[in-house]
Amino acid sequence: MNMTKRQVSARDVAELAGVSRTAVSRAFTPGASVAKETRARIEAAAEQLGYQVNHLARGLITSNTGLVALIAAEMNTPYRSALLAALTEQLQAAGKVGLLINTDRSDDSVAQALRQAIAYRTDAAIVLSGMPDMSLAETCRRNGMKLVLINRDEERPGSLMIRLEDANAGRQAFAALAAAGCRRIALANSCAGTASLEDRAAGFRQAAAAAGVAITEAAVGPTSYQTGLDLGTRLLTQGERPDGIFCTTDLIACGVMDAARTRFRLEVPKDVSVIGFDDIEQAGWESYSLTTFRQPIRDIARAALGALDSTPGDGTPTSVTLPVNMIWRSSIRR
Amino acid sequence: MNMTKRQVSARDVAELAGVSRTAVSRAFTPGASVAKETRARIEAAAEQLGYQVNHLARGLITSNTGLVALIAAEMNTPYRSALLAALTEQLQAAGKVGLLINTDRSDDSVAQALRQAIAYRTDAAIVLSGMPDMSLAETCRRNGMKLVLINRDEERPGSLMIRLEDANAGRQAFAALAAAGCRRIALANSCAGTASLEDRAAGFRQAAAAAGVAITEAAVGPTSYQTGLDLGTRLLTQGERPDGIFCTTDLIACGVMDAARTRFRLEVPKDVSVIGFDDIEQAGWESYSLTTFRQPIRDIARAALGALDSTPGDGTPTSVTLPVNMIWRSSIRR
DNA sequence: GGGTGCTTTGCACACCTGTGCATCAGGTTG
DNA sequence: CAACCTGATGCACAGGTGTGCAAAGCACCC
Repeated sequence: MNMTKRQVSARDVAELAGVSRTAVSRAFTPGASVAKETRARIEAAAEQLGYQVNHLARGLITSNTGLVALIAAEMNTPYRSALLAALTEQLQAAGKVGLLINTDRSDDSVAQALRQAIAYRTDAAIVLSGMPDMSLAETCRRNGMKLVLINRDEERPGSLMIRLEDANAGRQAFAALAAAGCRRIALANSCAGTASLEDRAAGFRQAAAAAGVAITEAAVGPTSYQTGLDLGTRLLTQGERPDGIFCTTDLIACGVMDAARTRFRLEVPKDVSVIGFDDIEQAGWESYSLTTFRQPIRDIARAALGALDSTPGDGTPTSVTLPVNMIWRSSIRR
Repeated sequence: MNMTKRQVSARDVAELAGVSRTAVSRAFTPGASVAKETRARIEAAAEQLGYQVNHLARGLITSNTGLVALIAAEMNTPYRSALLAALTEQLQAAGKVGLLINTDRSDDSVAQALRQAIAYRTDAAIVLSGMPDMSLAETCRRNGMKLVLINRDEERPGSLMIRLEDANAGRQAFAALAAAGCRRIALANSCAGTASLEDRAAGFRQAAAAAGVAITEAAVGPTSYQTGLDLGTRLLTQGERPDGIFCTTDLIACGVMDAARTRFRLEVPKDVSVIGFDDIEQAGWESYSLTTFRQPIRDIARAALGALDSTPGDGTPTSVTLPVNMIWRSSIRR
């Protein structure tokens, strides 16, 4: 049962190459002083034995594990999975690797996830969903773990927060619908209450108020396609049927469009114009061809990565706000 | 610069609780012998300091890190991201955590990914994309790392391979199209050449041959929506326009349907019936309502997890084949 | 030849934990 | 009272690595 599955270690390589273990360690440490010929012999021995430096032991010494926790819920959602793909790609390009922690199970599990991250002495944690307690954020800081929050609402001292110009996009969305000649304008939102969703809605409302236009609002359920179906059904059943709808998410927009077409025999954009947010891949599919706002996913990932190398407290920003670009397709008259 | 970011360790907890470090270790090891009152004092101290057992150091001793590498390319694809979500959820339920390795960059990067996994002394590696060299698989085995291959083509000694009844599904697809009264039946595939795709196509061809029916085939590009658009355009431009198409993937099916509707003004299923494979979320969206085969994602994850706890060589199966269920929607006449 | 500087190498320690072994207190049985 | 057992506790070692320090080798220059 207790089968001795000894891993191949630096000592084995040292014996085979006829050098000390220290030399092996130096051969795999960039910038260390090793004779060229010695390094060659060591590398040959390592290759022959299939040796890989044990990052766990290395992390024990340097307190720099190269691990970064990625904390996310609903990670099979198009937007989340695209962000995860960008993050892992850039992490690996920087020589690090992501520890993927799924927080779908319970609400408390963000705390659980951060504890896991601390247990593995992660260099940093990138939070895509949920919100850590203030005390837990402090615990992270005390353990030398950096914290990056993407689209969260509150700041945490000593952590980087990445946000988008959500309110601005909301204003642009209203302007676009108004310019398209829409008379009865509606806002479709989920009940998730995330900061980014609320800001988009707030910007939209603000622009409408500034233009002196009354809008219809509806909000139900989580942020999903099904919610979009429900919202579309509810909004389009009303007496004064909307002819322009801003959806705070592309998933919702797809649901709204399908409800309009399947259940009310309406055409987009002839009968109703729709605008979304995220620019998920399906927004570009020909069935939807959705006008939307593109999240700068690569820039988000880059900003998150940038926070990892900076030493905290030396004037690094505590918050970054990135712009979003409107992508014109054919779900709105122009 | 070299700020002394000492982590809080078991020694600190021991000092605060007034016990030896060994006692702290025992308090966090299930089944160890600790007095009830001592354990309470230790847990209080740990709570106060925000202490978490260092899994890296623990893994160094027990050679059981609790890390499992998840190796995937194109992880923002609906099917892949759903599988990743299921895998991480079940991993965490089993007290482990996934190390997500993205292999989009280059073809060689599966090898690179496995090296990373070895570097972190992963308990196992689950490969969703690409194929490891035979020699590298051997290296994994030598380092005591289990290997699980999902939908790969070749077996590797000492590793578990999880497959689906792809050929069977292909046969069912042909039968369904024939039963729907389709006369000109086509097969739309990508050029990826993955084993599972080829098996689906082979089963389809075999059933057609058995029925004495000639079919049209087309295959281009990678496995994507865009490829589906191209395939649909190509197939439907032909003189003998198909009225029934089996697509080896839902993404391709969505593209084919959009090509049929947008570019040829055809209706599905009146003018052309379409069958897909995977049952991605979009297949259930009302714009598509795609009849397809559901991958048993949770069962796949469960099978993969089951291989992690078994000691290798004690009669555990080297290959598992799971059934797929046809999901009837309205993209095919019935 | 002596002094100086540079490169290479090895020893020993540190990082944080699990665990075998020995010790010890305390209770039970004869 | 002696013998014995049980449960709790601590010592010391092991696991694989990075790195400061000292030593050694070597070239160079005056």
